[in-house]
Amino acid sequence: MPTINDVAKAAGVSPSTVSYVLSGRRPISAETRARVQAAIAELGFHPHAGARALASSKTNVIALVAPLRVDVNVPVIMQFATAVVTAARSYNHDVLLLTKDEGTAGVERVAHSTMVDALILMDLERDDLRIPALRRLKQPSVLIGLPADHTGIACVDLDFGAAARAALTHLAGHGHRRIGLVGPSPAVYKRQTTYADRFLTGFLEASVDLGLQTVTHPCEPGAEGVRSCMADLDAELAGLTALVVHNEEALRPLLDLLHATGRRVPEDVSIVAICPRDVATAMPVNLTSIDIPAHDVGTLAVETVMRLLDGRRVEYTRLLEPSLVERDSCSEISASHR
Amino acid sequence: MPTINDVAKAAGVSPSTVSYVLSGRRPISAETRARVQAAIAELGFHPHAGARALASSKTNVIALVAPLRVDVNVPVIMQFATAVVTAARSYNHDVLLLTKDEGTAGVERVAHSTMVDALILMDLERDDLRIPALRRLKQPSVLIGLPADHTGIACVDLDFGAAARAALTHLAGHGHRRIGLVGPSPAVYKRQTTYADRFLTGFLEASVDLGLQTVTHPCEPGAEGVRSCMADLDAELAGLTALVVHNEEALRPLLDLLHATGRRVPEDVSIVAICPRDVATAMPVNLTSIDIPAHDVGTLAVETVMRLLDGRRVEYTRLLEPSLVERDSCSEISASHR
DNA sequence: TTGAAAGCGTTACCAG
DNA sequence: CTGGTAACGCTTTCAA
Repeated sequence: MPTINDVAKAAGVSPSTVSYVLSGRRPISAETRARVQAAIAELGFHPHAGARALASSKTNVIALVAPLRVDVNVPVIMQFATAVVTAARSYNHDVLLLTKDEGTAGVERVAHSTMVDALILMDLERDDLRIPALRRLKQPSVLIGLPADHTGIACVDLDFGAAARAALTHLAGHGHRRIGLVGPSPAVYKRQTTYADRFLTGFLEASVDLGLQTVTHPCEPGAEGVRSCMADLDAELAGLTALVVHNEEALRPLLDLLHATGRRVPEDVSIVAICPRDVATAMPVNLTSIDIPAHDVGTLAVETVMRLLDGRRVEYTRLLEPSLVERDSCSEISASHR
Repeated sequence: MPTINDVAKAAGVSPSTVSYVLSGRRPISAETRARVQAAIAELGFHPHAGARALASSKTNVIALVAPLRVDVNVPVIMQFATAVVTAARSYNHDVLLLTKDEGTAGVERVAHSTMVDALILMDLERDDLRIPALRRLKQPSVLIGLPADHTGIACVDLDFGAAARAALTHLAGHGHRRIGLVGPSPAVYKRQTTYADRFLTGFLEASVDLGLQTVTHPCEPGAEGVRSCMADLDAELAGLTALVVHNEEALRPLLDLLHATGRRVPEDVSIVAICPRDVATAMPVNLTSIDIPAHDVGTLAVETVMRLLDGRRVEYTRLLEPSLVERDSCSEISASHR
């Protein structure tokens, strides 16, 4: 493999000139630049990433810490990852993929060994143990999520509180007064994953503000989980006319259950789902939904990283406005249900 | 950040000794080792990855090139990625995540700039343009898939041909003689994704060998795609009693369709699915299935990479035996259908 | 069993 | 506008 010195010799210039042609960090005469670029092309020169990192203290790599369990939410995670990688590439950066399983040790390892310039973490918990560790790193971090104390660390996410409110407002606008929340799985609540908490809080607050009767319940995965969740909701609040579903996995079995028990959507039960757009439209009933804008959030996370690396100012809490798209799963409440 | 020299001073040894303590590449007296390790711990020393890469020509990073479209197969891809990252970590390597979208340029970029020691690629096409490029790299590659000409490049995958044969053999053993294949989407065939071709070829060959009447059809995503696929299958071969489904997305809508049209599973139609285990068991009917062993394949790919990096011999084509798990979607054909 | 020192390939500072 | 040359932090050969 040719080195920068080989290129310099071939072009009849000094290595530093080659470096400056590459980086554009100082003016180079058109003629010299041309000679250098010709030499680079001819020799097939590619700068050595390690040498660069050593000399410049920049790796042009960012870490992405993802929850790689074969758990819930797989498509959403994939969308985040895709957005992050794509956006990173547009800034000439690459992405090192870590699993959340490695915990604090993982982020410290890659940061301390100077493998990355910055970190993006997803699936944060309320009191995430990694946060104090992140504060000690010399590299900046951006979180996808909003843990309790994130002082000094940039956070990006959908505004799940506002999303819950938007869902209830929409249903209330259609006359619904008795509404159930099919929540994420108990495991998600147990981990205190921040989006679940924020959604629930927003849901409860909006219930009060809008004068609604609501009931909430987590929902185990699988048909059986959905059945028991619905049984609980029905038992705790008779005459439910609408459901808010914050659980991607549950959507399909829920629709099956409603169908099997003769409750039509939207005639008997209206539904607002919180899920990616394509999930909402892949159901037997086209679901009115609030999108989880994984692409936007991922892209924004990368943009925030880049600002941080450039030493520019960033907003430390950036919550994206939810947007509800009306489809076919909500109807005006019928007179008989009032 | 402390350097190896700081550690050396603190421990009263030379930098090379510290290096050897770290790498274990030469014997060190217990006493010296202890002093060095104490110094490392006290100073919180972590070797600089770039410096290491520069001096040793090893990055301890492998590239994973994944199809990050928000396309089909999302869960399977996720399982591969998880397995690869986990296995790589167990060999003290990290994973750089690339998208297939970058194509040849992407693999060349990371390889030429010495960001990685090896590459793992998934979602290979029959005549994949990247293969000639891979051959020119100094880093070894391992493919998850089996393109037409992979001379000199290690490939790992499920034996999809054998999987097709196993599915048909199972059904034939239950007396079925008229069998349809619900294939992947036309897009997958168009890309000539290797697993689709291999499955189809195996299916056709086994049909002949077993004396079966079969008919095959790709299947567009969505309920409509499934409907039209089934219509075609039924039209081309009357009296189908069994289906082989090589299309994860189609499973759910297919079961819905069969239910809606009054064809019971397995009483009227038997089904063998090719999909991850958890997908098979998440359906309304527990499906008899042939697992896509993403975890095993991903792990094996990493093991192969490590052997290659160690200069050990590897098998250049490693196709994992399919294993069919019997569940509730296949029955002996009833007399009326014979 | 240990040390000394020559690289590894860039960058960026100091000169001119 | 360009060149020379210390770093950057580690590994590894050569010597002892």
